[in-house]
Amino acid sequence: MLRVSRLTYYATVVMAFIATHPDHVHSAVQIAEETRLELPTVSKLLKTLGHAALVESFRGVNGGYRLARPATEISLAEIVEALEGPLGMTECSIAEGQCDREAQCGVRGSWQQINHVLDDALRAVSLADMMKPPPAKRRIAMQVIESAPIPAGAATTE
Amino acid sequence: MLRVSRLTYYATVVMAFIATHPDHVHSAVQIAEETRLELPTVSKLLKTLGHAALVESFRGVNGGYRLARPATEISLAEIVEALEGPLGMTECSIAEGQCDREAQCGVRGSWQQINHVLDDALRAVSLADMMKPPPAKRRIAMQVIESAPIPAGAATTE
DNA sequence: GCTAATCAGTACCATTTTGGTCCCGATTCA
DNA sequence: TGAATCGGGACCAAAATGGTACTGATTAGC
Repeated sequence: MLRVSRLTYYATVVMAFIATHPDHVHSAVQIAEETRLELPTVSKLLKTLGHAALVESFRGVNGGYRLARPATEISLAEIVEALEGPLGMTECSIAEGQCDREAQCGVRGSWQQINHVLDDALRAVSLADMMKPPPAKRRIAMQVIESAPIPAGAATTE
Repeated sequence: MLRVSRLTYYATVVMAFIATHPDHVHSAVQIAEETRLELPTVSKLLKTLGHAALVESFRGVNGGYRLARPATEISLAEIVEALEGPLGMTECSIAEGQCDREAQCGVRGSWQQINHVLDDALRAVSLADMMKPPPAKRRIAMQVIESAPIPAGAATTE
């Protein structure tokens, strides 16, 4: 677990598709067909993405959706936030006082640190990045990230 | 959203408490009282942590729990994995083929990249780190992590 | 050996979240 | 006017989550 919801993942797929033809207005039906997702689901997603001002919508015949901004200026973080609300790994920022050792134990602080790293990572990826095929170029980016200061025995997952 | 479950958060609190007296064996009752969590919940958590070999358990009178390893050698990633299973932001590594554009769109790759960053961050924090109060020292650690190569226009939050 | 303290395993339940569907009203173009 | 679209909800089933209870096994001490 510790994963993003399925709808959030779908949203990235939908956004990536829309971004392939930035000038075109795509209907929900078309997007559903092209992404192989269910129409009602796609429709719901697009409404949500519209609220977050990530896509523009046009009603009526020949209506549909279009990116509200260039793909380079839309981050993965924005898409996630549109679907899941503000980022935050724990609720402990809200529910203080349930453990009166808050002052001494650094649990909360550590979680906030994790929050921060994740937030940065999500903001660093743009929709344009998500459209690129995942060949050599991405490899490099990943390796740089992997060389980040991992103190202890950091078993490289994957 | 996009958060760790409440139980996982509790687990970090419990582990941090146990770590305050590494040589002592704490009963579940005692841990529940000290952390202000419900006994059945704590009990369940401890079993899970035991299965993951993060704590040692002792039965019978004067039984209880103790860290299985020094706090410096237990990472936050291990605690999270013990509670939530293997890390992974999306299911898309499993459900391939639902979008036949996988080859072209880099959505999957981007998510994997995020996975990796999060994984590294969780592995970089040890239980010992979580016990320290969150003052200046932590700041430094955070800066190191943040200076990781965030490629594009990574708006530094906060 | 008996008894009490403690953990182990498992089953269970209530609530919330999630994913998904449907319907109807509003808008726009032809 | 009518067809194509989006907008806004309501709604539902299934799954995850958090929490509880019960019963059995183990151990220390009397």
